[in-house]
Amino acid sequence: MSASLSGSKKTKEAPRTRDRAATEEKILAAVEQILARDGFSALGINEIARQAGVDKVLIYRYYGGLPELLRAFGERGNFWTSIEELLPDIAALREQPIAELLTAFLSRFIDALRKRPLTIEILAMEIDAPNALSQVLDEVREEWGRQVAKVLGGDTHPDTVELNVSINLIVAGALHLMVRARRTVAWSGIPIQQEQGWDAIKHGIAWLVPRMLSNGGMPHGK
Amino acid sequence: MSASLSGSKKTKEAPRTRDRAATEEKILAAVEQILARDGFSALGINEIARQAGVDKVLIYRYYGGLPELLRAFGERGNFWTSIEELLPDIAALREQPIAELLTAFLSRFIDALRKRPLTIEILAMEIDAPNALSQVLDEVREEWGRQVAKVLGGDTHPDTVELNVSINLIVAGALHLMVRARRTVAWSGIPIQQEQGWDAIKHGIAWLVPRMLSNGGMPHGK
DNA sequence: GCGTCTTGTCACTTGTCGGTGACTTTAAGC
DNA sequence: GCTTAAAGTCACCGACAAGTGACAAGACGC
Repeated sequence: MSASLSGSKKTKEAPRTRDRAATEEKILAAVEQILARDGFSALGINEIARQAGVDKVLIYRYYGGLPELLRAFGERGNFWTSIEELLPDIAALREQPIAELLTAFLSRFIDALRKRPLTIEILAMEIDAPNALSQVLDEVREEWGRQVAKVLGGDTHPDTVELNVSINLIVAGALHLMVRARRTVAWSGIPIQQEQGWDAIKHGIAWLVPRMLSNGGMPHGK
Repeated sequence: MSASLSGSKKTKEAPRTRDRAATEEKILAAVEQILARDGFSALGINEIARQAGVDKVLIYRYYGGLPELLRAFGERGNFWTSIEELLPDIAALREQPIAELLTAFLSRFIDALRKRPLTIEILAMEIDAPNALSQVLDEVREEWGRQVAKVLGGDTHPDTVELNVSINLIVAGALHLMVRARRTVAWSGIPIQQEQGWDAIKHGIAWLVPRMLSNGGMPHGK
């Protein structure tokens, strides 16, 4: 079926059989599918070639090897959530107490991440085997963290250092539960694979944040 | 080839002492060494036999396979921290505000876990590949969680549900940072491989806990 | 038409893994 | 002594992994 080109001198149509760009796309798509379906441990050259329906030698030719392929995959990006995506209504929220803003932010952050199983997978892989892909995510997240600090800390809160650590601890905890939820049904009684469990977590955060931001019960001046 | 000649079967000069108990111990020790040195991904039958200086067929004979070996290893126990170990002075602490008790508990919990790299390794392995070993740890931890709730929640706090979720979130966050610290130097600017970073985290917790336990700034009731 | 580079196919080497059959050597019971 | 069963050794298997060399065939410039 060698696509006998009947009068196709200028060949505008996409070449079917021989098309490097399409092959590269198939390879990248295979990476995504394998990661989503079986996780990082299943991500090898052979498996990628198999999934993409492509000879593995092409992976070496086009990318050099797995690390470079992962980097290329990582640069397709969109693995994290932008601040704007999380807080489109930031102007309105600024009218409210800061606790409202932070609560909304954390709650939406959880929802957004949980809709990105691929990101959670990368996060999990980073725990055991940091690689080119997780490094890309790492850089994005660091920059994100800086922006978050700026947006939320804009109104110079008195205890910025401790508050910052506390927020980071909560974020880390949420990420931990998301990562664990891939394989484990519950955490200390919280059903982290079910919507109900995450509602409880978000509810807990909504309870915690205002207390965290208040100076309740503390002697003044720290 | 195949020199079936019985000429000189001398090759091995050391007629290994024959001692099953000692061999089993060597195998279990090898598991521990590999886990501590290279992590779970390096833990295979061949590698264990190599590290133990023992033929792998003995692993199959004595344990049946890797899962059973892991279970046997897990039952050597001591992977978690008892409440008593964390709070030997609980009686004295009970005289203090509850915030003191909880702060001390979390802080010591972090210190205790960080001194158990093997436990952190098991925790990490559980994220990607729950197995017989992580299951043992899981059971211990669930029971531990129940005891903690009893000790800390003994004085019926008004907001037990949300408080419980919040504490769990903090614990999960701390565990996440410990697990990440095996391979990553920092988290959002916190140097989690250095004592200084963990001091900051504990300091943050000491700041957060009293606020969490107060009703600061909140309308009463809800 | 011709040659040439690129895309794609195939077969192969090398290494490691989990797992097993069959052997030899030791120690203990008689 | 002899028998026997356990402890330990050796060699092998099949599966699968990463990586490579050789080659067929489409696409393109001329």
